Amino acid sequence: MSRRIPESTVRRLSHYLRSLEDLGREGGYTVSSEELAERGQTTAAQVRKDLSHFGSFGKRGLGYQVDELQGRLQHILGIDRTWRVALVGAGRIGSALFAYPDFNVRGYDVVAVFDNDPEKIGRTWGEVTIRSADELEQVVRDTGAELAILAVPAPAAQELAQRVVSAGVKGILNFAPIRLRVPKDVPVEDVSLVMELEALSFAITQAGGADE
Amino acid sequence: MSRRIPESTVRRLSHYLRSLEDLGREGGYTVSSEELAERGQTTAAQVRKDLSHFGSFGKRGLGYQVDELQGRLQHILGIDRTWRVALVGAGRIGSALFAYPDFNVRGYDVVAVFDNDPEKIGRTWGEVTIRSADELEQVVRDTGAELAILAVPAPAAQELAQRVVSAGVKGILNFAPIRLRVPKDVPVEDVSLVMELEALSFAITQAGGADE
DNA sequence: CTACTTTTGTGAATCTTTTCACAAGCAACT
DNA sequence: AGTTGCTTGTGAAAAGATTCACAAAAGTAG
Repeated sequence: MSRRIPESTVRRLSHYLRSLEDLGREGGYTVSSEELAERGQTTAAQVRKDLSHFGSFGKRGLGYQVDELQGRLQHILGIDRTWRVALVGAGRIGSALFAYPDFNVRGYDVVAVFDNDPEKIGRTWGEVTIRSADELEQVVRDTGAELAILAVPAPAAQELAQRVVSAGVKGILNFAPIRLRVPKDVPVEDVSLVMELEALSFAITQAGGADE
Repeated sequence: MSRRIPESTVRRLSHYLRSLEDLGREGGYTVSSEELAERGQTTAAQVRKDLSHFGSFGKRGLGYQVDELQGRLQHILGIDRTWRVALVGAGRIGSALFAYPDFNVRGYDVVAVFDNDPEKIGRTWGEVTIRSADELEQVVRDTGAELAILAVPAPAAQELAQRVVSAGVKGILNFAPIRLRVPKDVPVEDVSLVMELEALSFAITQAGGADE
């Protein structure tokens, strides 16, 4: 039951949750830290340590009850509710995200979409109409969006980040390849494809001979 | 000049590289660890330690020469060359990736695209024709693809991962929300949007009151 | 009720990463 | 050439994360 939680622990919690969903579908009723570890590519001790940050959810000798632990993890991760999301940028990435199936399934509800292309403004995606970025503050406030997904080119990202934050957004998922400057109580998660690819090519290059 | 490089260091190297590109455009000739740190959201000591794993590239009293360090980092990350990429899955995510501008710019060359939808097979994207997943091994070998991007639904991902690896792919960028099982000399980078969103909602929930 | 099996929860030990702090190197100026 | 100002490169210290190892619970069987 500690204070500051490592980022790596949080990511593993997401993983455990995914494994628990699978186990539930397979009809499992209880699960041991050992099995959770195997599915999550980690160790049993790590699983127990991760969970112990938040309380003790298991029964000695038995393991964890699948559906109960699933509920606990959802609560811990803050996804036992719906999050209203503003999608900023209706380009390729924006539209791919909007259509991403896992997305709506898990309590993330896109309540607003913005773009600055006059061609796109006014079109509707599902229930949502694409609005001009000029109306951003207004619409974010009206819809009560709490999260923003920034899927815009790098030069526009910083300004838009500031604006969504000032309109009340509490966290940002950022696809632009820059480090956003926002108040430090506003968490930002970066998704950088280029960075992932570079990590890959580094790993491959390292593996095959020091300097080829 | 050490042995095993932390994953976090590699990600920061990507960041430094991005900052150096910006600096180059701004006409900077040299840069200090201090400035690189500021742009990369880290500390000067961290920058120097990161670089010191690979050699010593700076001049005391002066800093680093922008274009030289840029070249060194590109070499270290293994991106001073072109990587041939097979894109597996021509759905929403696949097509968004294919069109991603930063992507071709930086030495990643999509040499093959696969899908199993008969509607899509035979169409061409730019120079590349979408091929059936049945032809995967053949085409991967012929094109000499070294990296694969898996942008397919979870149930198909494991099998396709095995197949691209057996066809000679050396690393995988995986968008499917499962942990792929591949030989341990084949690096896999996972991009999980759901996990990123969960990390966000966790951070927000934590910040605002322990248990609301 | 006791012995036995299983598996958790957790302090202590180990390993990893980051931060500190400073000698050593380089350029500029006198 | 000597002095000054700046910034790197790096051991050593501190902080952080993971692994170990085992006592404490819980169920089961005799």
